[in-house]
Amino acid sequence: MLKLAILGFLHDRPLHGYELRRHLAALTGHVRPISDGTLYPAIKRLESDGLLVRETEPGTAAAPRHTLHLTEAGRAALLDRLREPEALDVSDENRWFTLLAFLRHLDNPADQAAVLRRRLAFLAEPASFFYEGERPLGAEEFADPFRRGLLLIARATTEAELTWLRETLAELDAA
Amino acid sequence: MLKLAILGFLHDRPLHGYELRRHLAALTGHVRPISDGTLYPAIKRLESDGLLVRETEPGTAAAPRHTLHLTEAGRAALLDRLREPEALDVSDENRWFTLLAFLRHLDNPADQAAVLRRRLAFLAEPASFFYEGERPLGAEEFADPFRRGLLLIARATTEAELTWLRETLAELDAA
DNA sequence: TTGTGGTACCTCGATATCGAGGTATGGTCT
DNA sequence: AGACCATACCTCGATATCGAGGTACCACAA
Repeated sequence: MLKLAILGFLHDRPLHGYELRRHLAALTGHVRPISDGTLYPAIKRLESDGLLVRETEPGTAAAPRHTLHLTEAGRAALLDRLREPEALDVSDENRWFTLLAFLRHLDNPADQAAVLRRRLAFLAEPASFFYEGERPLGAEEFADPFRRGLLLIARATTEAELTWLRETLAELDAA
Repeated sequence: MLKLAILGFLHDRPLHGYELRRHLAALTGHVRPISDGTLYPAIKRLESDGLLVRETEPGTAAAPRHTLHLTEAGRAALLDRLREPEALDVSDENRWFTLLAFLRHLDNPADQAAVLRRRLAFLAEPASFFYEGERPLGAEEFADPFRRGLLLIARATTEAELTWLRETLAELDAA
């Protein structure tokens, strides 16, 4: 989710649009750069919602350079979204991974752990992934090698995330 | 991509909208069911593009039941999309995984292998994933445990896919 | 000097999707 | 008989995003 990412980056420090664009691209390993037609309208919406303000840099004679600052409302909105449960059990991976990228902004480790626990509950829920009724689907069951591949990749991803979640929760709880 | 999935399912056999909806939900392990407001307009667009035709079932006295059939143009469009390179190096994972789910419809193993090879080239390309300039990012480099987790999960997914791609390509080439 | 490429910002139209609402029918359980 | 649920289809308004286009300015190279 773009707005969440924008708020997340501006929480660290003020940026202007172009820098924001580069940060956003780096978030996906430069695989999914965000388009201008997406970024600038999003900034405007956040601005008109009062979540950020822009300061035009006076010194620069060139094209106007707007430095974007998070407002207090913006900071609060970010923390709300990070804690908000709706985005978690949601299967929209992009939304969840974006949230994870900025989870550090929740300064309370217990809040962070609560978020991870909800995600863990969602992923570990047996009914959620590739079940045919009560029965889990085995990769063998797909005659089609491509469907089998899809299942194998999905499983590997889920396993990797579960492992990481359990380790990280153990560390958070120990701290 | 929804349209690709609709064409893919109808390639197997005619279905009506409701069945299609269940098939589409099953494709994501019932994690991301498609909404009616997405499905029915998509069907209409495909119909007006001449890619499918609907036959109203005469026997059913109840609500009109439309059986959707792929036309020849629809079949051709599906095969085109499956071969189309633009969707491959694209980093939109959903698009790629949807394509994979229906790759079996390309009846020529050499065509299938060509698609997998393009994907392999994209994934293996060193500049594509989580590089900071020339230097690959190590998980250790992230002080933030959540960003580290993100990288670990992304890597695990990529590794799983690469392994599967190489194995499957070997099998396809052997056949 | 002319071009190329990077910085920086913006708009427009098109498409995709969602969510919530609505309209039916038919079966099952109580 | 009434409640409830599954089947089956549809519309509407809102939002998100894309891609292509445009406007500047500046620096460096050919």
